Amino acid sequence: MMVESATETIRTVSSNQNGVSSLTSQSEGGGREGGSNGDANGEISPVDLLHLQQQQVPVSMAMMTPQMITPQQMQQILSPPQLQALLQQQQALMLQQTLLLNRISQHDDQRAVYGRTASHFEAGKRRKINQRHCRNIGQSQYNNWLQEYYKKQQEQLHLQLLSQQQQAGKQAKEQQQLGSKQLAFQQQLIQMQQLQQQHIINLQRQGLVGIQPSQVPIQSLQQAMCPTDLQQLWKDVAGVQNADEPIKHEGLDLSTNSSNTTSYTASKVSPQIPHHPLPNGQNSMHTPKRDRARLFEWISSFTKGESSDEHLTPYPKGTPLQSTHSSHEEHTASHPLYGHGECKWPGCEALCEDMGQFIKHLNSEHALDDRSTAQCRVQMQVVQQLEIQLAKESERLQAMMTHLHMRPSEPKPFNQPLNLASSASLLKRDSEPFPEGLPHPPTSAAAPITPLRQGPSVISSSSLHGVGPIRRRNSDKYCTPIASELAQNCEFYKNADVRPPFTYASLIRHAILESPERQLTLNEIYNWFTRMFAYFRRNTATWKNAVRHNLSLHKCFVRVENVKGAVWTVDEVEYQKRRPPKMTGSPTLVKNMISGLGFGSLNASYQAALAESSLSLLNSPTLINNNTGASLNMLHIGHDDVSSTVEQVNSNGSCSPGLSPQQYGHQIHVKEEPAELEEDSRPVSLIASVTQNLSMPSDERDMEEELPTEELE
DNA sequence: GTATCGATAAACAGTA
DNA sequence: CTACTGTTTATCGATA
Repeated sequence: MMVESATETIRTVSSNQNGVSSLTSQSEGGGREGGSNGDANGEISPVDLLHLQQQQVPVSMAMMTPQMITPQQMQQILSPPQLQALLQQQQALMLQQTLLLNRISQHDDQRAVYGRTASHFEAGKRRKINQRHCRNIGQSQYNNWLQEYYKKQQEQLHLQLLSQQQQAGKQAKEQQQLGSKQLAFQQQLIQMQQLQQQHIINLQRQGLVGIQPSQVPIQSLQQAMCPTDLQQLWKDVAGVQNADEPIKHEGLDLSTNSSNTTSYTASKVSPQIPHHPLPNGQNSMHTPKRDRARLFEWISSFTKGESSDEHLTPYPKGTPLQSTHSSHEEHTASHPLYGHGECKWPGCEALCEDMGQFIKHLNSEHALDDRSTAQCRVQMQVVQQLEIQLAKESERLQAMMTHLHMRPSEPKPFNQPLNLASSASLLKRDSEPFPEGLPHPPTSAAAPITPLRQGPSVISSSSLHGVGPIRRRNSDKYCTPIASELAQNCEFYKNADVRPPFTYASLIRHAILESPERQLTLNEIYNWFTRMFAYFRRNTATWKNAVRHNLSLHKCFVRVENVKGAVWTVDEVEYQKRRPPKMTGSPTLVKNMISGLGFGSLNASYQAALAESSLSLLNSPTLINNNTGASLNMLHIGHDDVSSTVEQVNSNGSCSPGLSPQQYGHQIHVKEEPAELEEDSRPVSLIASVTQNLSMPSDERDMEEELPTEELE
């Protein structure tokens, strides 16, 4: 009954929307009589459907199962917290479905070919139905209803597909068209699968996360972790599934179902989830223990029957468990699974007085057994889903930023797909000729774990300040390594009309050093600016003037007469000398500067990596040149770019284009910057003290620098 | 209050 | 003559 109504709703709306199409006429010819026989070709008149549409309540009531109970009954059954939680969960579910269906509606162009489904109307209808339905029935009943609804709808679609196939056999001339219809229906089947799966995943996650309490419909959960062959699954409606089916298929689905639909939907529900259920999460406190215990009891119930479960999960079996297990043995003061005197193992919340007791509890209660394995798998699924969600949210954020900041009239010749931001950044980081990207902000520390990045770190840190004139010196205030910043937020700056929080000099230098030849013409610098920053695609006169001004003013930019014209190069030493903080000999100042430059916030791994890179640089004989020591000298005085040290060393020591400007040798004009640093005021770092022994003495370098460079010609 | 820095504007010269 | 490139000066606001 309810499925029929829903199907009829879909069809009616479909016909209303798309008007007359060949398919519609076919189906209408098959069963215009009404909703009573709305199976394969069942069709009701638009008038009837309009009637149904206008009468939401009857429809929703009609779609209720016989298990329908009144709100009063619900209140009697459920406690107020449970009711509230149920309401939240239902809202999350509705939001999820709404958004998913909205997304499905984006395929209208495809559906328009066969003009049948019109899922966005269906979405609206179902949304209303769900809303009303959720007010009246309990969670488990609602889920049962939803299961039934999905099942019936799926059957409807299959029947329609079959009927179309039959029709296709009769009407050979429409074979091609029907093929597309079949494809479309299959697509809708997949969407249904995704919808249902997402629903269940959400339920599962909620059960784990503990936002929502009770009534986690284990049976529906089990059912709805639907395999790819939903048709078969839905045939045994309430039957007990094969024990390992749910996880297996869930794993498969999750591994393969990186499609936008699933993750998109998952992301939409995320606001309902305060935190992802990572081990150190605090959100489990909202979950009644017994409910999660039920869930995990169920999980363990089907995992116990498994003899070998490697095939059940796309993950390497041992890795997460072993890592988790090894973490048990970390008798450290803090444990990710221990907090606030509670065991943070999902579904546990056992009270532990101290770490020792917790460790004991961990080893006894959460040892490597089937139950823990299953829980860990579920957790992995949750994490993976969240990662997908994170990717989608990041993508959406980028799209939003692009939309808000990009001028539609402006050409976006370099507008790349937004979802490439993270991968592009990573690739860029990997492929950078110099390790500029080494200093990652803490947000990117998880990059090895997940290839997905959060949105531009600038949004939360420096970039918002960058909106507007570059009045700030990112050296002292922002401490943002331009290279890593650009590497990470490359796409963001390309698309968002946000002023980068870097000085012109920094940008120019970066542009030049980024070029393969370490030299750029003025026009190429212009192009780099416009290519890399949407902000510099307007007010060209202003910023171009500023670029020229900076090129001329700063001594670090050296103009070299080339065969094909004049190019600009970077004298890294001069660049580093440009703004020397007066911090010589003051440990406090040095410390502050280091921390201000971002070293203070670096994690140990990054510091180790940095140290390693520095050591490797020191050990590299090609890097021992006159610039190495000086540049390493600047480890503490690099103003806007922590990585500039390493970067510069590598740039000068890597290949022939890294020649110092003097070696270009045509017409090099030495500039005299007004605020020239006294040579003896240059701070000497520990590393520099080492490198100075290996490289040309800084005094010699300085003396050479003071010589007229034209003599080198 | 002062010095410094960076951005911006503008004048000017040279060149294609 | 125009546009572009490059240099220089001046001013302003922010910051230390």
